[in-house]
Amino acid sequence: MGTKERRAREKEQLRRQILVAARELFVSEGYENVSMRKIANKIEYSPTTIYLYFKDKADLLDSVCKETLLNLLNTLEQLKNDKSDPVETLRRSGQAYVEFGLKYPQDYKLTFVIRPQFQKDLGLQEGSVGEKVFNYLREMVSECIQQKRFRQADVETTGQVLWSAVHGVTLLLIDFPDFPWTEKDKLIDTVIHTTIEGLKA
Amino acid sequence: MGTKERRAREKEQLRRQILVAARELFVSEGYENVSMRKIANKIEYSPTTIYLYFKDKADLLDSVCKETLLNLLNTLEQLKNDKSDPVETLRRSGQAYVEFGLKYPQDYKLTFVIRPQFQKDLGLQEGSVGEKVFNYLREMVSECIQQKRFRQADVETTGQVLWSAVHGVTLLLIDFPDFPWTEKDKLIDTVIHTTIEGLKA
DNA sequence: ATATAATATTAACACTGTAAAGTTAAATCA
DNA sequence: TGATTTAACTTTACAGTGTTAATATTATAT
Repeated sequence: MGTKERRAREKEQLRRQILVAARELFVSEGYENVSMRKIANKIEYSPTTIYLYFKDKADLLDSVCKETLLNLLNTLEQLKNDKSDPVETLRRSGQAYVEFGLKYPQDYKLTFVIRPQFQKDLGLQEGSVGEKVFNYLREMVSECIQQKRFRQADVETTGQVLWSAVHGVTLLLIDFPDFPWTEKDKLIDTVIHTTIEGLKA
Repeated sequence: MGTKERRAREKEQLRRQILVAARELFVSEGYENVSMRKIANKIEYSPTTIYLYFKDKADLLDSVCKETLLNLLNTLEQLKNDKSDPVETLRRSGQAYVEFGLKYPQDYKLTFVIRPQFQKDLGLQEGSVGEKVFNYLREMVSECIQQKRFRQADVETTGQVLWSAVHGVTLLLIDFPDFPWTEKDKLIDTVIHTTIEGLKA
């Protein structure tokens, strides 16, 4: 009696369809400019059908962002295997983080700027993907401090300093594309290099 | 015949009244949760009256943000007079910048994150208040480099690194209020201190 | 007092997110 | 098989949004 399984599969399929349509529209037109009716139109269902799969518009945004965070986590995890030089690994992780943000600028903003605006409590609590991303950072930083490559300071603060730096440069490059920035890669390098040097001193 | 002047004064007065009401609501309830009707209610005028003074809601926002930038510039300019130690002045400027962002989080986000998304080059073009703010940063940084307190690097890149750091920590603190941050002031201090140390090395 | 100009309001339009009720088709049970 | 329950989806409706056009009100100038 595989009918139940088939139904479940079909349900999951429509859920994905909604998610894909929502991401496409959010990214291309911006979250606030996308209505439930627009999404419904795209998948050729009635607007309220979406509410059978997602609690509300914010929940839809949440699910889209969760996917984005998973992608970011995967990108970072690949660098983790390199056990040689923790500082170098951290540097490369920082670069990967910024690169990711610039590769999917709309996704990045959706996840780290727009989403928190619409669901204040969600995003980094226990067990979430967001927390896993930050845990990755914790591990890297911890290694650097333990090996005395960084000045002795608490892991939390040190991690947060690094996050501030990469988050800042990522958003500035995304949001002010016409500003006379120093050549992009050089700026990213310098931001990360400067922060790391500051953490050694 | 001072009637014309009086009328102009009265008109300006209502304009200011709208602006003040809008800012209060934007700050306390968030931009997208404030309707024109709400603002109108607060000043006890009909909603459409606002349109006699501002083109649309975005324009209202624009004006609020411009004021905010002017305030930021004033706040910073006051620190400029202290000619003693350029690095210390820069440090205090950074603190003032972040503090300012946290004091008016909605305005900060609107000015530096939301607005550029819809009007790509807004805020930093020639002659704008935004440009003046960045020029302030240029001067501070230039002084530090000339006095050899920072490593010899070009002023632009150095300024952009500093901006990235303060921008990053400001937005993270605004957007993830529930994240287990290190004590706020300590984090801000450490971010700025670390970046400055990194610029010396 | 009347004409003119400035200012404010009312009514309306085309949207929005979403709750409740209604419909239809499929799955289960007799 | 035929009746009934269940799941999936749609229709309708509501209270709200930004904004425009037409209208009314008020203050000024002639």
